[in-house]
Amino acid sequence: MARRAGSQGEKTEAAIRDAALKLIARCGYEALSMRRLAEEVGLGAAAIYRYFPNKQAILMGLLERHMLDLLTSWEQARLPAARPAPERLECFTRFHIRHHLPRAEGVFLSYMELRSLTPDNFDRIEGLRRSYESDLAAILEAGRREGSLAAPAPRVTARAVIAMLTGLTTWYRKSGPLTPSEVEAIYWRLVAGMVGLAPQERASGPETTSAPA
Amino acid sequence: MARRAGSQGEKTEAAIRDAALKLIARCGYEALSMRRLAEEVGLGAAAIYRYFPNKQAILMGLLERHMLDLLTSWEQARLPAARPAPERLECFTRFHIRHHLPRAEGVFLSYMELRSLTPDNFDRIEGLRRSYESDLAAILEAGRREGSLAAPAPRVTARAVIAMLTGLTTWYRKSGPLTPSEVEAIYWRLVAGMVGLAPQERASGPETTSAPA
Amino acid sequence: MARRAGSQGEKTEAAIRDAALKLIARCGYEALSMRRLAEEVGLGAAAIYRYFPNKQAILMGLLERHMLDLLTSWEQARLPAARPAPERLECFTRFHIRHHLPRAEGVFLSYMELRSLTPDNFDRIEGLRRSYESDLAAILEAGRREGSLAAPAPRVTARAVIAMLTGLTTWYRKSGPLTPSEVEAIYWRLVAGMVGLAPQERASGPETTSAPA
Amino acid sequence: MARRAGSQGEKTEAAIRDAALKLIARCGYEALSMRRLAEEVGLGAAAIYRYFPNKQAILMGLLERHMLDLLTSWEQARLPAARPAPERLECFTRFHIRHHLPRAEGVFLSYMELRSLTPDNFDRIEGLRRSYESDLAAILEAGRREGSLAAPAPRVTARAVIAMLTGLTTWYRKSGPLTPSEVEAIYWRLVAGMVGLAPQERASGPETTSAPA
DNA sequence: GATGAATGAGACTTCATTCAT
DNA sequence: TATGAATGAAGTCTCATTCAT
Repeated sequence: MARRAGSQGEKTEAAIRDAALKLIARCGYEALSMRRLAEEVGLGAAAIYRYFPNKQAILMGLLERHMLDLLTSWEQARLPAARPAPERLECFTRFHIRHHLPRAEGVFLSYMELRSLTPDNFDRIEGLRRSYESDLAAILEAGRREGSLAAPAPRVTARAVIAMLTGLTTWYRKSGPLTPSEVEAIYWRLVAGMVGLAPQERASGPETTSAPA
Repeated sequence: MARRAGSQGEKTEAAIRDAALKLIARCGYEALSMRRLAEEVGLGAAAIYRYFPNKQAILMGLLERHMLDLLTSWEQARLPAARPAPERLECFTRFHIRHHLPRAEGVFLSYMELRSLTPDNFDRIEGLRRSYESDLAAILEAGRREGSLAAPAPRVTARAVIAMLTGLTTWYRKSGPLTPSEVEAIYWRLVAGMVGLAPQERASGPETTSAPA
Repeated sequence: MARRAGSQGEKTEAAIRDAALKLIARCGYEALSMRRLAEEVGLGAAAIYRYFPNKQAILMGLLERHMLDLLTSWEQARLPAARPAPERLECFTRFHIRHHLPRAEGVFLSYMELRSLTPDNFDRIEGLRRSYESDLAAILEAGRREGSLAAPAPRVTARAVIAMLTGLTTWYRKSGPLTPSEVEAIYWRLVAGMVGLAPQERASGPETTSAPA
Repeated sequence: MARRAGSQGEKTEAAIRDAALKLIARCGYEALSMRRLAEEVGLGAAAIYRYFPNKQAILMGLLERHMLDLLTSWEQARLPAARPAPERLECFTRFHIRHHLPRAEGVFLSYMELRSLTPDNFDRIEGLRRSYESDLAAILEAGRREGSLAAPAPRVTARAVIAMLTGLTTWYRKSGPLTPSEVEAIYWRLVAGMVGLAPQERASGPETTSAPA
């Protein structure tokens, strides 16, 4: 064979993806030129087309990976439906933060560049997103049936929670004053309050700490 | 002899602004071409340059107006610092929703197109935004001092609240099942929960209704 | 108004068309670059797009004009169906040569660049061409019915005649030894022979001369 | 150890040539990409450069072969100069058709892609073509001297005959209503007429049939 | 107050070609 | 014998912008 299978090429493809994520997050899909992207990877612009058929495919690849990654991880992290809704909600909250915090660029893309997608691609990503959102809504609805959660209008609350949690990635910096685990605690307290959980019900596991300013 | 001063020209300028807001919201600043914009207004592309020196100025004008409009309105709507924090928080919440709901496009721009701004312009807008955010943080801090609100980490909570409220414009449709006033009630309940207000403390004014699903 | 109506713009459009005809004839549609074309007209490449939406439209415009021009002229030159077929055939022959000789480049394009057309465009041009060919076939068939012409397989002969006459533009040069009118005479003699007209029947009008080598 | 010398490689080279002929005929030299060609043969693009130094060489190879093939076959088929000109002309006509009919793609290339040749290459091919044309002209001139043929302006007639005969490949389809032998008969009748051969003089050999419509 | 004509830069993309393996 | 990776040039086309009218 010509070269160690998959060695060089796959590395290049990954490098392109990484650079694209960084650059699109920084300046936007439309504003990113293929030449600029190639330069970041240390290639001629033409080389990119060995790995992606066009610019849109790069964006779509990024967003699709982001969503599939999210759904896969959530599948493994979620608590079974038999568990009490408050526990499931806390699990969701902490998972969401833990998953998103180190993926700020991907999150950003997922919100900002949806409109740069082809209609077909948009529908696909939108479907994935909705499926995630529905999982949260289902927890809130279960809690309401059990009488353990008092979320007003579960679907609305679900969106509100996700918007709030995701907004986190907009400003959180690892170098700031808060550790991820402190952030997790703060946000869980906020979410708990939103669904009517009394303070003492919120305590759980060792991660819950009193939040500093 | 000429037309009534300011008559024709100002109308055209407003038309450009309106069209720009609509089109940038729909497809993004980078993706909007001056020719497309001009066409929407029924002008030749060159005519726009009578009203704006360049494309960036259009965007900046839109964002600046949006923020100044927000700050001005808030100045008039806010309760004096002497009033109890929970009331001031409710006032903020309801104001924010009431102000943003009919301005979905402007809100969208303010979040999505910050990165399309020149550094100078970005700083100016960012400053305005921060000033608004600080007002909310100040209320939460006051509540904490008073002992009337239990927001964890006020600055964090302020951001969380704003992210949540603003996210509303992403999905809310006037034609949907919820009236603006119902939405206001739901979100106020959520915010109240976040800062530890007990259910009975939340009731206020005639707009508070029990939320439908 | 801004400028004398239609003055500058139309002149430019015509110049583009002329240059395109010349250059495509010389080096082929695929091999012609928009930049090269623009340069020939003394414009920047972008200016061309004010007049033609894309490269294909330039080619199509050229071919369509060529065919419509041909059909219009033929409509005026043709003899009425009541006249004897030999006369009508001679009319066709002389018309074809007279029309094509000064349009060598257009003829060339019409034969060589059909394959560069979009399927839609191809169909349209092909239809026009077939209509012209059919007129000749109709003359040959009329002659066969009358007994005045003995063309074997009229449709085949029609194609053969047209191929022969059109081939003329490939090599004929005004600066060569033959005048157009001599060429006309020679080709008419050839065509007459093809359909079995005896030498004495061929004489007609003052243009028929004995051809030099 | 390696394969039987000349085995694999020659087959591949022939495959490339075949594919090139087909594809260039279909879409043109400029429009054919090396990658597309390689794909048709089932190779990587780089592999072609083992067999041809560059794209131009492929085209030149095709055209040169076509012409040499024609000249060689003609050398064998031609009648000696001692034979009467009408017989030699019929021989030429029938040979030309018989040779070209099954080589429509090569003929097409020879006419359409001359302009894609390098000047050097063009001159060489043009020379070969002229040599073939001259053979026909020589026959016509001999006939004129003998008094057996009355072609007006032999060189002109030679070109006219060749254009007419070659045009055949443009529309003839094996699946159509005419057999090659019928086509041959029709065209020979046409050529005979062009040079003033009376009907009874044209009959010759078993292939001459009366032509169907 | 507005436009038609034009431009130079730069967008995405494809091409023929090379070279190490 | 063939390929995978890469490149530099060039392709078509769009863009924000200018300026005489």
